Amino acid sequence: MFDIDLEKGARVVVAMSGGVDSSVTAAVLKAQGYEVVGVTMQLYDHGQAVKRAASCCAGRDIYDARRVADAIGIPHYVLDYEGRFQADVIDRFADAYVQGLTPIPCVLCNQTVKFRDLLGAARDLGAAALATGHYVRRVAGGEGAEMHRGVDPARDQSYFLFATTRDQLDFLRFPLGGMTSKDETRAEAARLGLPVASKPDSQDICFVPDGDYAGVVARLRPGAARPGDIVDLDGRVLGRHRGVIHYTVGQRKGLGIGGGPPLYVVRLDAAAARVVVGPRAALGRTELPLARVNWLGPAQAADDGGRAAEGLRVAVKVRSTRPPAAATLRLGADATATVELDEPEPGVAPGQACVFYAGDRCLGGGWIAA
RNA sequence: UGGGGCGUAGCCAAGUGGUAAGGCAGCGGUUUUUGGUACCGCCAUUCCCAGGUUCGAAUCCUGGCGCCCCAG
Repeated sequence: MFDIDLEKGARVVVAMSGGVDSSVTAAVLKAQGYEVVGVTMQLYDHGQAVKRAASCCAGRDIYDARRVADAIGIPHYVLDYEGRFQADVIDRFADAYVQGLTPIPCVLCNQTVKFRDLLGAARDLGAAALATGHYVRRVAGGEGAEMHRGVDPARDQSYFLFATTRDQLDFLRFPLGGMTSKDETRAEAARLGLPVASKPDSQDICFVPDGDYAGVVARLRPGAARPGDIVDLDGRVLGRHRGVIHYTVGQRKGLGIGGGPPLYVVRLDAAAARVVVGPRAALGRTELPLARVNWLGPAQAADDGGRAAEGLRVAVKVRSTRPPAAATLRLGADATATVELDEPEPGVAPGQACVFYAGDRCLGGGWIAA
């Protein structure tokens, strides 16, 4: 348990968010005899993000990380990545919504600030690895490190890490990938005497703690929330909306249209400021065009089946909490791909990720382009 | 201003003498390290208005008012 396949005594940087998972990560590695250095990224100023932080705030999380570091006896540094986080995560998040897409800020953050900038800083610190509290497993394979799902399928976070490059994966370690439940992690935290053992799970988008993501977008992109028509599949106007940034494909609540069967957002047309709605049956999709695909599977497989007409038989997740669904993957040029699902999946939103699996192994994934 | 129909919550709608179904929307909660979905709970002391009949009316009668259709 917690084995990270590194020589004892090696220097390991742990990304500490102040939460339970990363705190346990740091503590167990320290206990195993690694030279652990705790690093916390300062990403945003909650004083601006929310007027009145009710339960959590960045300052509080940084303070918690510091307390844990002190408790387990490791050095702890806070790195100011506010500017990068703003540009690489928050701004892109806002732009995506304005375009009628549904972004995944957590993936953007992993791709940029966490696994590019923080990982680079870890290398600069002379570390042999960067460890995080993600629930995924790094498994040594013939072609280098492989990414596998966390043991607990309910906690598996591979969906959010599909864009991790082989190079990054090589340097990363995920000691909690073998945990069978969050309770087990909490028990471990308690056993280690960590002050955050019973801290509530974080949820929602970290820089939108009050849950009003549309408010953040509206603040960042004033005037972008153009009101428009809500239309059915035939173009009939059923009502008005306050702007496409308030909706995502598959969404039911918030349309305000009663009288008939429930309606769901089927498509967003940002250019025309239209929200297209239809019955639940209209949500099912089987053909998904992907862009910016990151392939983490066997190199040969990509060539053999991935680029051939018959394609590769894989399982895919279109959302992190959904069970993998059978599909055929065909890789194209310029990091594009097409996924053909055996059965229609509801609520497939452009801007979200489609992640590939072969059993427990994550083969990478791509961004849903349309 | 001849004939017919209708008026129940924001919307659709059941209920034709026995003390207001259901669906949609909305609100609240649970689930969820993205947006959602799903699930659970709440949501008309009152049935266009005013009289009347009745032990008892949304349901019957009378008179208004408002819509709709046909005929002009």
